[in-house]
Amino acid sequence: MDPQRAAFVEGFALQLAQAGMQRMASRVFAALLVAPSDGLTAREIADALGVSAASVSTATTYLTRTGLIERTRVPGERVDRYATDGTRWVEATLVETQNLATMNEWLARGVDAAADDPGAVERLRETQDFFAYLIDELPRLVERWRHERSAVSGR
Amino acid sequence: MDPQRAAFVEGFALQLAQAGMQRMASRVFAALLVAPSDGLTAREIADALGVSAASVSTATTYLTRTGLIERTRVPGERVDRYATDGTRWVEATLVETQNLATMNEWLARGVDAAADDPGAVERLRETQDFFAYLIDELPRLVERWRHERSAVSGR
DNA sequence: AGCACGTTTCAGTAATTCTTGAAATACCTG
DNA sequence: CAGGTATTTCAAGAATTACTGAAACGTGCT
Repeated sequence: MDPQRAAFVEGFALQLAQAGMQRMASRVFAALLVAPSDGLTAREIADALGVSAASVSTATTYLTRTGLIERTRVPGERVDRYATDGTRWVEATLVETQNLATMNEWLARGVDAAADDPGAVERLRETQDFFAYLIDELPRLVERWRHERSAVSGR
Repeated sequence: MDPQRAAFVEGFALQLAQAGMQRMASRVFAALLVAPSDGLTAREIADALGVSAASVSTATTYLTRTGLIERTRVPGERVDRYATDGTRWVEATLVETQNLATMNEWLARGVDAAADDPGAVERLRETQDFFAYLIDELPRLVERWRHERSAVSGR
């Protein structure tokens, strides 16, 4: 991998890692972002990053599961290719509302736990309302982006 | 801390930790969510969670810096009180767009690095566009929530 | 100013998470 | 179906991160 690409991969991956993604997964994802559109094989990723095949396997499994990358195998080929496109990335953002929903379930329990404390109850309910709002609006926001984008690109 | 509150704190904190927040900070924040409105002292937090004062100090520093909690000291008091309210939480969400902006700077470098690859360039630009869209729209979304909320509560 | 109490810093330890080599498994080709 | 290659699993070591006790530092009261 050329130096410029490598610099991007490390920098972008660091950002992702700080945002909570596993480090290796971050690097693999970043590498795929600057890769040719037909993607990279596990071996190519391992070589580019200088890590083991095992690490790549773990990372690709995680990234595939969360929908950030896609695994494809051309029939009659012996290797998987991993790739990411803008759409996948966006869909993954959508999936995130599942986390918000889980949090809201916990907040409901918090309301019960703090039932004796009006101030706490109000605060928790406010937070619940905000999360509910996000769960509702975020998919809408993404949908709107898709719409605008398709209008521009004509796709 | 009563068992119900404790259960909430552990469960909610786990969610936050999985979303990328430091574990201790997550627990402290969760504890403050179900605390009385005037907040808790560092000692109270430490006792409630069964952790050291040092850990609480580190966590409160982090949470204060990121805007998720507020430190107050009543004049003539000798102790700080830490508290969180719905508004702070929302403002912290706004701040997050800083991370998106940083990512977009990296993506710009990625475009340069992959200039020889039309497919990669398109993919990176698409991601950039999406981030730019979010940077633009997220604050708007939060603003809209504030507006709706104030209309309902009359505050 | 001195005291008492609360908070922060720091360096060592503990715990967790990451990474890997090696073995096991799956899969395509001939 | 045998051979070869790619991928996954797993256990162990490495690296990172989290947590704490102790000491230093601040701050308000008397």
